[in-house]
Amino acid sequence: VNKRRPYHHGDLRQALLTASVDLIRELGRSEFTLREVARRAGVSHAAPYRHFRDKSDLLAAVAEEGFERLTASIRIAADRGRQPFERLQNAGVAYVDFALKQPEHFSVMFSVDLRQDHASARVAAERCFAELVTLVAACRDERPGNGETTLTSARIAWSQVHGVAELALRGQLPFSSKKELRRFAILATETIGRGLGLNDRAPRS
Amino acid sequence: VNKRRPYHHGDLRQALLTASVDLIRELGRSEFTLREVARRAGVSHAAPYRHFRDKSDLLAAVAEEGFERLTASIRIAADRGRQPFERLQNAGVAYVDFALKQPEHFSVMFSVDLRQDHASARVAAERCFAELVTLVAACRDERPGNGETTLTSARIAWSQVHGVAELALRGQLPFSSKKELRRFAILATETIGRGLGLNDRAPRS
DNA sequence: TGTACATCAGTGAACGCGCGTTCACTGATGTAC
DNA sequence: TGTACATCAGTGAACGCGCGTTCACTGATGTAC
Repeated sequence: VNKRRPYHHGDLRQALLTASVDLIRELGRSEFTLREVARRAGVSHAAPYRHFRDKSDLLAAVAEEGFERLTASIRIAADRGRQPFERLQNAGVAYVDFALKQPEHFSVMFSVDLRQDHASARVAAERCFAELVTLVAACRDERPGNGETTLTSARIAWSQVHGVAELALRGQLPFSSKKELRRFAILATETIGRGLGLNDRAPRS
Repeated sequence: VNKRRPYHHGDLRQALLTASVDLIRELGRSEFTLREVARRAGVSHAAPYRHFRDKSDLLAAVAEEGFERLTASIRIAADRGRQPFERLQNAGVAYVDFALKQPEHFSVMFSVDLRQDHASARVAAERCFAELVTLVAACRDERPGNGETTLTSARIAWSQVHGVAELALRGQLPFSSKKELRRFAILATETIGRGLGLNDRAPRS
């Protein structure tokens, strides 16, 4: 603990977010307490109330930050691909990657009830999904697809990668290394792309 | 509260499980407390310790019960189908149905860390997955599949329905009625079946 | 059928604890003149 | 450049609370003889 820290912290808000993520990583969502977060940020337990209305407001901010990072990860991954489906698939794999690399963010993103009160977190989530829709739409510009609307196709694809991410996080998929899991994610996205008629590569049959 | 209840409860263990599920439904996982469960079962707060080692032991029992019910639901749904893929698809839709009808069980099933200590819950989870594998295997007996092993295909299919269930539970899928969601689940399972080459119906393309 | 006794399944008081939140406060910072 | 003052971002004590768990106990039940 740095004793020379001045009375005013500088960027306590961000420090609290970072500390929250660390805390959740170490102890899990259910052990998350405001007082411990404050302790870790080297600040009195009342200080967070300068920056967040209450505990759930802080968690909503963590979720919002998480969605922003996820959106960025997806975008970067997609941009590494050339063909539309390759771009979509990269995004899907990035989604799973994100869940495993930042499980603490991921679990908060989908556990806080964003629909009430915390509008900015909800907006961040919607922006993230919009990214996925764009990638699906690009695939369908090239191929006719299989009859589902773009939106429906996107939701099905999202469900697929979300399921892989969730099960992997809960240890329900028997992969010991991230590499193995990544390979599985590639298989799963390929499969769903084939099912949706979005995959521009030849089916393997 | 029935005041004529005798000193010995009769089946306090089951009553505690039921009360736990009710409590989680009403207040959510994070508000779950042993004392409130005991209160609802009409019993002193120390009584549960006659039946469960501690709080997490009770939750593990809830999870175990949940997996048993899910297995039963899947089996019954599958048996309503004739063709192998129809049976698999029914099971997948039943999985999503279960998550929405018993969200309290579902959330506990995948939140308790089953891998340590609570072996019987883990076994129940494995039995449930085995059911799915059997259904996938039956599809592959009739068709060659697309090159993935049965186990891998089953995991991909499981991820799909699990993702649908999770997103629906979190309110991330914009379906207002169970009927709409059910239709979506049917689409999603059809899609993944097509992708896996398990679907014995003609592709819609 | 009766009785002694072990065992089982509850009770209720007590423990120590940390939590979220509020409050009056104070030190630091920024700004108007 | 200096000063008065408003505002901001912290502090630390205090609040009321319910939690999980333990403990010595007691009432009910089952069984051996």
